[in-house]
Amino acid sequence: MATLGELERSVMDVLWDSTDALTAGDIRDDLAHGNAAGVGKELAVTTVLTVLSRLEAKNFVTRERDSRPHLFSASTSRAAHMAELMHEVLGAAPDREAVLARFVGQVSPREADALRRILAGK
Amino acid sequence: MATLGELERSVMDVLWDSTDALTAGDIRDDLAHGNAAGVGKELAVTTVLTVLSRLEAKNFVTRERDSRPHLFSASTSRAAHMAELMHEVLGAAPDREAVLARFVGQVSPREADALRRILAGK
DNA sequence: AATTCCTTTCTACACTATGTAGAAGTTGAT
DNA sequence: ATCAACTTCTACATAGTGTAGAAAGGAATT
Repeated sequence: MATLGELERSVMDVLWDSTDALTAGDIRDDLAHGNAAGVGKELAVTTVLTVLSRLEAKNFVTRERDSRPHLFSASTSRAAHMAELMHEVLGAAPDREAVLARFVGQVSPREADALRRILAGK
Repeated sequence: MATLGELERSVMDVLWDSTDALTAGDIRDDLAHGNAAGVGKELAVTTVLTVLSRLEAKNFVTRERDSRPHLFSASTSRAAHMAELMHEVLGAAPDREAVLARFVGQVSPREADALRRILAGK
């Protein structure tokens, strides 16, 4: 999968944190004033649109062209994306089980429990 | 953690696949003829040395300066590195458990068993 | 129909990381 | 002191990303 730059990532965060589709302007404002990671970025709308186009090309974002200010939304949930990234890392290892062992070894007890629960219902 | 380019990654693979420390020349040869991922790369030794320096700066590689052709080895095991990468991804998510759920959901039955085993002995 | 305003697309440039390697410098051996 | 091997320095090309103005498109309004 393609990797994301910092601004691209911030934009995705805004989209992931929003239930509904957003315009470039909405995103611009969120990046400027929103509580999220993009704290304090004063960007031109064209900048946001450029980034959105790139994200669209990378299939991270879906664009509704029929709405007049185009509406953008994440094509995948954050959780799905993150999980895929993790699988990508894992897939690059010849010794997958060793990696899993290390990975689980460093997980907090709370999360170890979560994992057990998840694995039980499967 | 810093991210690795393709050649950097190939060099790390050579080091990870080797039990003992290697010289730049060794690595160069492995990349050229070795079975690993670097298939068929005909590189100048200086190129390999540059990459090794960069990897050293990123703390991926340890250099023994007292040996005359310097000896290089991976500072971390591949499994540890991969596990750390996975934790890094996970750490960037606000909804960690959701990510874990997705992740485990896409794991093969064989690996699910491995996970259960690992979690049991913990 | 022409104008205007909003929106999108095109074009452009700077900066960084990475791949790549020759030139220059260093050092141990003869 | 010289030579050969090795390392470090310097340099350039390419690609990805951040950034945004200029140009173009389209819809409402006069």
